[in-house]
Amino acid sequence: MQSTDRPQFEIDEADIPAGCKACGARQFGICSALKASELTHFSTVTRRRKIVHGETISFEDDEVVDYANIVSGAVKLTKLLSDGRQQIVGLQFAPEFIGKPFSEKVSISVEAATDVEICVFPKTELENMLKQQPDFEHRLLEQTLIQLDDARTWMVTLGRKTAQEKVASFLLLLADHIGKPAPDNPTDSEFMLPLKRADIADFLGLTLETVSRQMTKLRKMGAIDIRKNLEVTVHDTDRLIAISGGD
Amino acid sequence: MQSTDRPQFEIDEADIPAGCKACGARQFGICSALKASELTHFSTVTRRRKIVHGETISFEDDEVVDYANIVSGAVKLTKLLSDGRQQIVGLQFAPEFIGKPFSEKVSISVEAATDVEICVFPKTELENMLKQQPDFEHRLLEQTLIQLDDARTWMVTLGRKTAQEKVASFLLLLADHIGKPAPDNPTDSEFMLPLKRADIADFLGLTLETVSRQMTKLRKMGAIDIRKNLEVTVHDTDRLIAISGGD
DNA sequence: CGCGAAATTGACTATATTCAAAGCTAGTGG
DNA sequence: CCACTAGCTTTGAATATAGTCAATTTCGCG
Repeated sequence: MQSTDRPQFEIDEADIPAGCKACGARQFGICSALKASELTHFSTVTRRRKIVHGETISFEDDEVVDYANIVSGAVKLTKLLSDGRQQIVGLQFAPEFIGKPFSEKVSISVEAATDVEICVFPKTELENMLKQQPDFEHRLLEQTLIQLDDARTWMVTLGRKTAQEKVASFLLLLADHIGKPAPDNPTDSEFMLPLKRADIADFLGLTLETVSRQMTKLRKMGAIDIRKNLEVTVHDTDRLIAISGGD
Repeated sequence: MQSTDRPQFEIDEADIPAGCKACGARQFGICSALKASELTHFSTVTRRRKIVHGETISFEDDEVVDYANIVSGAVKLTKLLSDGRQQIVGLQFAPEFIGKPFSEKVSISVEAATDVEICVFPKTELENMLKQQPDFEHRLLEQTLIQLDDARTWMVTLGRKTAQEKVASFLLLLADHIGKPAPDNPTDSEFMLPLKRADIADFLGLTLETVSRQMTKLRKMGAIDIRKNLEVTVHDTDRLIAISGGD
């Protein structure tokens, strides 16, 4: 975006650990609360991990041993009913934080929806950092409040919207997080679906057949286009918002 | 519960502000993070407010001016769709915290489900306290994490459970929060419904007729008893858990 | 007792699910 | 390069679950 190579934060930039330089969490995630020196310390206890699409990062009721920031990709948070019914309770993208601090057990499975890169740090390290750095805890509280808001917004979708509205809401959510302007028509938004139909169904509280039917309907209405089952173009965002029932 | 009058916290108890003495928030809410002296200061800027059943405490998209702890009663958090469809996204009981720190606008309406008493404090006071007292912020983070967990648990109910399971889950939630052992049969749990059928429907993502039918069914199955439309007795909690689809 | 609000019950309908079959798509090996 | 396969997706027909509309009953309260 800038024509010069001048760094944006001239004072700090040189001291930023190499691994953190390109990491979104440093600018927008919880690490933004850390000073260069703290970040340097922190970076000695973190490690990068690549996770392929479909792999589970942590299981429901596993013991909590680690936390992580998402560096790239998307993860899905799922909850299970005892008879196997499943609900995806959240999608998270870079540079969001994964993990539930201060609890012994997690009640959620975290699975890589796309190929994912995460920056992992041990439970004790994070908890120390939280104790020593009120700013850090503050940043985490802010992120948690956003997640709470997202969860409650999605509850309206789950409880009160029709299948058509749910699918439209889902596509808008993705356009918002990972959509890019289409090269040929910049008012269109393009993205790759990070979830297959069955997962979309688990996110929307529908069956995969219903999701498929509604996608087809939206396509025939001209609101969207889908190629190769997962390349989506949103032609008319306002129209899709109207279809989604708003919020 | 205790036969002697000896206070539980001998050192502090004498210094606790009178209004805080019987308040659940002091023991279990965010105020538990405050020392006696801090509590004394804090209590000078708080005020008690009684709100009758049905009254709205703050409207969706109102500006945030206050926060509060619930001293007694239950409040419902609701979200609206533009065409009027409504979803209750949370029920809160004493001594929980109400309000969304650090944001200019709230995206939720807060309404008294029963007659409610709250302890109100100005936005700036709370935010100062949070800055000065990391423990206080920590306690708020913990409560927020619990609310996030509750919200996600409820998402499973909304997205994946049948009407019957939803109603059973709702009754179990209430038994858990406000249920008391029945005088005649202590294995039974009794409580008053804080919501009318239309509200229960908005909480469960159903219509009021469906809620009514499922209540009748549960009554005929012998799992519960309802008198005067709002006095509920749960006869067999395990049975109700089985019906609820577990979690 | 009588009124208004809320809850129940009934009959019918709509929406999404279920079960089943056929069509794509991407990847593999001949 | 094409055929073959495995996994997903789409489509169709029949069904079930919850929603809608309407009538009746119960409850709370003056």
